[in-house]
Amino acid sequence: MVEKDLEKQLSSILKGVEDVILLDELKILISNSIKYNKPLNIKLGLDPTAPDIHLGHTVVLTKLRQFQDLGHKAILIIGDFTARIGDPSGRSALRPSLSPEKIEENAKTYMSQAFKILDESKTEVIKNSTWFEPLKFSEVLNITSRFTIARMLERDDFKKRFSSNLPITIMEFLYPLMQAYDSVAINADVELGGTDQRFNLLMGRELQKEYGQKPQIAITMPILVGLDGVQKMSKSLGNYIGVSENPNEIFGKIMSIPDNIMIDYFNLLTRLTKEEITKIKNDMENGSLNPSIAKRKLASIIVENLYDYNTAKNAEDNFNKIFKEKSIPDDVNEYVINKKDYPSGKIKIISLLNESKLCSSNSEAKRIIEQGGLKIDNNKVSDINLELNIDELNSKIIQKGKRYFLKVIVK
RNA sequence: GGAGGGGUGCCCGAGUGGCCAAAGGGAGCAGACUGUAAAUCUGCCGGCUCACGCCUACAUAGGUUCAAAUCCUAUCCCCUCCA
Repeated sequence: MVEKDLEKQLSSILKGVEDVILLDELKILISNSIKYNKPLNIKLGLDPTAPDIHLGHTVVLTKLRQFQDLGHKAILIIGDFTARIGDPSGRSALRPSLSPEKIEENAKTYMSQAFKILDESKTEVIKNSTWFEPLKFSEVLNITSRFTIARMLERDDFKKRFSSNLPITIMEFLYPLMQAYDSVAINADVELGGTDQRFNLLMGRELQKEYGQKPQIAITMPILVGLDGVQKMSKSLGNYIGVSENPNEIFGKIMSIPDNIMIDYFNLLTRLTKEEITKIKNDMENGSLNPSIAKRKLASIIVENLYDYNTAKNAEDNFNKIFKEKSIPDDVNEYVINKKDYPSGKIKIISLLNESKLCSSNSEAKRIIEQGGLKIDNNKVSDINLELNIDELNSKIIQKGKRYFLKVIVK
């Protein structure tokens, strides 16, 4: 069933978006869809060029999920064929080509991670090799004859590369057309993408017109800022949260984002309504809502989206244990000591830290102790030369700083 | 094919013969504070050592020198300009 209330639909759809081309067309499309109770085809293309996705990728997935919740039809296109070319968007150089095997492998993990966000039962998944593999060269020529080099060079990244004499392969030129052809193949009503996809999405509109279809609405989503609060979230910058990371990690990482990007995260990563988010924002500004409470809520929602309610609850408890109550979490990593390796029956605290990998060197271990960052069963250790009796060590909790715990097991 | 510029610690980046384990920034770690692993402030931040100190390190391999990240030679890699 398609959601009947136009305003409600629009409010949900427009939340957090960067741009809609064209908004008026979208309104008409939705009204008609409500009128005839006919769901819209919402397209999202993913190229499985890497094995994992992070929260940045989930922005568009979350938007797609919103469409699903409104009763529309999500069509996920696996760009297994296009991945062989590699999207040149935003690139300053040629991408390395991927082997079909690698693409296949990536596609698997990609999908399982994407379905943490999407409703799998309501998602249609199609590989674009389905139509590209059998496509005749004559048809390719037909498509390419409709677009000019000048048109392609309007794209900023191509223009830059061209004017600075960097190579652009003809194959790369073809990429936007292929993505556009995907839209034709499934007769997309709406296509989602990041702002960097703008050109490609617009090509979709043009090609659809050429094929006598109604041009799709292009909805672009902002690029998610990473954990540093400054640069975009990306794996290579190390400021990301992977979708399949451990829930406690995810919760903690969200808690570590700067306060000023919280609202962006609410907008882009949760399905709260605009009104709910505005309320959070206002309440924080007028002081009636403690930002740490809001951030906890954000962290919970994100973990819950990726896992489930109980997991989110546990992650929050774990966080509270460590930071609010300053006590020890439930699941602490264990380190096993074999008694027979220490004939003297004693072990130096420095060695223990180093050997258990809690510290990466003796020097670091010393530093930690000197700086007052080491506790054993909650008692601060200040003596660098401390020696411990192995016998007394069993099930003691070694704590480095606030966040790192280790339970010693003597065997 | 020709001309030139460059490769420095986890990352960016200064350093052009000794005062360099190498400025500065970022990341990371610890402490204080707090509303959180936010923000802010302080300290640490190659390894070994209680420590004097020693070892390893400035693309790689050699060489000059009492002494090199800094000079020379060769090699590899990157970049810019010209054809």
